[in-house]
Amino acid sequence: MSKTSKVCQSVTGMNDVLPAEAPRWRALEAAFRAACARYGFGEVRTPVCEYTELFTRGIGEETDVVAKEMYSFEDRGGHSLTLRPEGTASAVRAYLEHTVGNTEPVARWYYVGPMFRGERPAKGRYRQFHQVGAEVYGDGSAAVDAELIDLAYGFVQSLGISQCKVRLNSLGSGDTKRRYAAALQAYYTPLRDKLSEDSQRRLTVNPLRILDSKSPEDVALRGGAPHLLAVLTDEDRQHFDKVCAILTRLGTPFEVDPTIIRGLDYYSRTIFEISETSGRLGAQDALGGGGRYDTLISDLGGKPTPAVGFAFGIERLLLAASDEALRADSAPVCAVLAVDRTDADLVHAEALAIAKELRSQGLSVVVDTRFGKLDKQFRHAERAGAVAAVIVGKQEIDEQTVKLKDLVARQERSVGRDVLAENVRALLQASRSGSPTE
RNA sequence: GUGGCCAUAGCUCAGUAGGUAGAGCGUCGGGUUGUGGUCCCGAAUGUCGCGGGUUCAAAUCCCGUUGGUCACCCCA
Repeated sequence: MSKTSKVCQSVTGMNDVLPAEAPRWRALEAAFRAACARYGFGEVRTPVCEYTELFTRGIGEETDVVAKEMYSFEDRGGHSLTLRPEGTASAVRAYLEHTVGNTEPVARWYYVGPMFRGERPAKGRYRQFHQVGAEVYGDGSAAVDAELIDLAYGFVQSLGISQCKVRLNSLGSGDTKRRYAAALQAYYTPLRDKLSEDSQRRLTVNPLRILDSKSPEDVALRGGAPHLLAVLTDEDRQHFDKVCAILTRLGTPFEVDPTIIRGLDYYSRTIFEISETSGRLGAQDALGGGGRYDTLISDLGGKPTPAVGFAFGIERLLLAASDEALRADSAPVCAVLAVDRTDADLVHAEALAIAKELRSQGLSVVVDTRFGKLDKQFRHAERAGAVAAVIVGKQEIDEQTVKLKDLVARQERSVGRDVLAENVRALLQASRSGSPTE
């Protein structure tokens, strides 16, 4: 595709999903919706952009997401809008705007949709990417944390992603994070020169990040660093222990990892990540993650309401998921072919009329409206996945019949027009139940 | 945002002592009379990502740019 302009070029990092790939997306989204439904969640749909302030206040001005990755612009009224970089802030905004807390003590919501971050694209990382996520408002219990993680893990399993692990940590509540950051600074400051360049910067900006650095020099120093779990309050500790205990009872595998931090400021207490461990996602092996954010709702002006949620990247799940798990069980297809050696226009119209008639019965019907030679029409039918073909020509029209061919058994018989639909339906159903391996 | 690698038909790629392009798959047509997965024959499609430079001559060398990719950063 040659081009001197960008007219026919999608925006960097924003991709098309063509019909060949779309079924996998639909299957994944359907799996997520089904999982959420089983856990009592309802869908929330919010706009793709919000007033910028929602994100700067909600996610945190200092986070990378807000500081350098947002797609912001001015609308005609001079307001600063931002394409949502994640789903939680929008969902919380909707929750508050519609005062859901006043009528539902606990709200369980899920969402599916595009998010936008201006990062450098790579495999599994795009500027428009898509997430599925779930949130629970109004329940601060360890039980809901565990249930949510269980939902997330079960969903990943249902996609046939066997090589993955759940890592769990607690950020504590109140000023635990700040106290811990101070403790880390106290530990690392004397060692500053031994830290990686990035971590020397992190030391002042976000010391917790030093913990999940991949630089060898940082990894070497990590051993002596104070442990986050060690500085938790008794209550936070109990909450965390309870989450672990319930997960164990549910049989949801996890490992406690004191180094996971999460990139958004609003998290407190339970946080978790689910990553793919086969290595085929490269550096983008984080499939999803989430945690508790008990102060976000009050930070945004609501009354204090505990909340917890998670999100997964659809593109990454798609990379990791097995084809079997995402196979869409599409309806069997019937093709209508026209023998048009004589009275072509009449026969073509009749073929379409037959197709319409079958479609009105709820059947999936394809017609190669180019109406080439019969063998071409057969090839077209085959490629469309048709298991049955209706063949009509001048002779059949005159006789008020049609040829009905079983494309699998390669057998054909003459069928009266008045009983065509039921015969086609029977043939399609037989093909579905008769081929368990495909 | 930083660094490395890559960029040839719809797809996968071949084409390096620089001389204006090929294969497989796919697509389309044909193998005469109304029947498909094999086989045979034939055809179309690329300003070799884009722009500039070196050269008599560049897909092939140099620079820039755009896009992709890998690592980092960060995250989903």
